[in-house]
Amino acid sequence: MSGRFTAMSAAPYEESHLYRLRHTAAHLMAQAVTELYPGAKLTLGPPIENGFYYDIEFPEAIKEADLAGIENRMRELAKLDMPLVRREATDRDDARRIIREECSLGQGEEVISYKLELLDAVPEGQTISFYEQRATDKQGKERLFIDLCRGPHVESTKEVRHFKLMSIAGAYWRGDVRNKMLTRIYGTAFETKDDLQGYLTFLEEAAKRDHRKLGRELGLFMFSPVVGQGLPLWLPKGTVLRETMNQFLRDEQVKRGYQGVVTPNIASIKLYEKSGHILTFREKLFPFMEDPEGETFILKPMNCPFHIEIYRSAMRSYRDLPIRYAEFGTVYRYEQSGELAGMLRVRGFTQDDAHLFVRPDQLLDEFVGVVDLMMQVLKRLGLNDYRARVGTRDPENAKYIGHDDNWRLSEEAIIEACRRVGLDYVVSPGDAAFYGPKLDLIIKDALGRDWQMGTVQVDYNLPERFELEYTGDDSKPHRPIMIHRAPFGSLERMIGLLTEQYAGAFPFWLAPVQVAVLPIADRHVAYARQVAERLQGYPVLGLAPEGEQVAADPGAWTGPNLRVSVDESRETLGKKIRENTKQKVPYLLICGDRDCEAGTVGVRARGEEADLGSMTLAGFLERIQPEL
RNA sequence: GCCGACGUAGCUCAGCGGCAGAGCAGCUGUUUCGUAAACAGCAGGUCACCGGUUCAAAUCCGGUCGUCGGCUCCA
Repeated sequence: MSGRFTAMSAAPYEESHLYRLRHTAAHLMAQAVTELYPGAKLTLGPPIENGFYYDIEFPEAIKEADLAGIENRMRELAKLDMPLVRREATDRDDARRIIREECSLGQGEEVISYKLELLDAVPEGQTISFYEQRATDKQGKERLFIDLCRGPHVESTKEVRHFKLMSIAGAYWRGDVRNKMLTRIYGTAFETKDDLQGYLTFLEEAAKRDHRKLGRELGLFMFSPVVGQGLPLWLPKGTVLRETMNQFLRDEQVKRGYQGVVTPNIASIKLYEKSGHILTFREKLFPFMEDPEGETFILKPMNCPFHIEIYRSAMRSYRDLPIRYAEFGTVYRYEQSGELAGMLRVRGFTQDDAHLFVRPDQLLDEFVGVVDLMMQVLKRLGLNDYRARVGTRDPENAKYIGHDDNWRLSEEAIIEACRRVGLDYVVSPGDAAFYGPKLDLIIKDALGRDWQMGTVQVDYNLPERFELEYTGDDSKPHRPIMIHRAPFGSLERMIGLLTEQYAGAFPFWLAPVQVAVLPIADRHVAYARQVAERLQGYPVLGLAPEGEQVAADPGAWTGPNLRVSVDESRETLGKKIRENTKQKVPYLLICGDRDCEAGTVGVRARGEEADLGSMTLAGFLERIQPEL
């Protein structure tokens, strides 16, 4: 989606002219900053997906209002038409000299301290290059900027015309919290005015699809400061969405041999000491609770240890495996306040979790089954725009536990499973969990940000820690392998994302209200109710405004069980259409005099801003058959 | 948590040292209407909270809480 605003050609973005342009824009911004804020220390300033940034340590904190001044100076500098000249250092000492003497721009040793550090990080044998831009302005003053940089850049600063500085953020030097926080300035640049305007318009449009805005407008979910940060409240319509999705998945899982289990929301700390989460997950745990008798409990951050205890509750034979325990389990994780993001990042969420206990010889088949289920879920949700990432072990890193043979077996199983099911994936070394490789599904939100959704993980660690066993055909104990999996990932994140993907216009099977029946005048309410009752298969509650309860048609209660509302507000038809359209109801059925007489409804479908004419209910049901 | 921005009626926003405002939503009444907003009236506020400056604070300053964009981390 964001690709629309990056490389349009077949060449990768990193090799495009646009990428170079943004890189040059970053240099131009750095030059403006060194002129306006003497003593500012430059660090890194790369192009990124939709623009560029530069991380800078300012002598004094700057504010967003200061961006206009920097932007103006950039425009002034750009017009000087400075060519970007590449220079290569002869060796490391030469590079050091250039940084000290030239990059410092006479502002002292201090301002180039980060650059010297970056120089040290350049791998041995790699050419060390600089990019220089200089010009003499109308007042005869020399304007110069030179930066340690791999390049490449565009020809001249003059090409940097259509740009905008977007925002300020803090960013740790080298991405490490223990380091000093720098000021990051984000900007964007494009080749044409239209492209820049297009991007800004895209951002405005994205804001309209924001799930937080739509969640409120459509009555799906909310947050309350009194309840607490990151703790969502599901409104009736959002709950319909959630339960509909759960039901779909539950049905699929039953067919695939899963068994439902239910476990509590808190557990003794002992459980998590045993699982090891108390150590590895410590900073994500809410504070512990102590009961009056001195026992310590924690709010559950994961479901796995509970399912493991269920596994351990009986002797297991190799004939019992695989065992698949599924639970829509709500977990609580303490996320730092600054990283909460609507429904996409919350502190209490429900995973569509399951744990499979399998024999080594079953690993591949079970994996294929799980990946197949995930594909089916994606298809049903209508999600086509996703990426699958296989996280494997980084051989360089020592944090991974377990035997090499196990890693090889499970990494191969994941990849083979993707192949068999036809799921396109990319392998990402170093993205495995410390206890095993995994497959993640990644989806973009309205703003083009990546979110990890569904996940499958192989785990050799927990069976080890809990000493899980089954008796093999050799009568000896064997250790099962665990597969953790959650096709949605979490209901909160998935529904947040779906809301943005569909801009609130959910597919028919998910729509909280599928059909709205709109009586034109009070005298049509009774008929409208009859229509609703036939579609939903049970009586509408309450009395019609005429004061008479519609006689229930006993034959009617076998309807297609649609979710139907009757708009009995005392408003004009136009108003009712407007309101129900804004609520993104898939079908509106209008009932007036003509319909009451002929036994028809006037049909209006979402997305088609027109009257589709009148039809009988049977005709309507036939029409929507493909969507059921 | 850290950096930056923002908190005015249920929602969207105006007001930015001198009487707290509009539209929508809500309530009441009238209207009973055929494809995206009927008409009229009423009600609705600790201007997020706490403190300070000032004759006077929604407005300026400080702190707290919350939200948003980033960093770090993850479903």
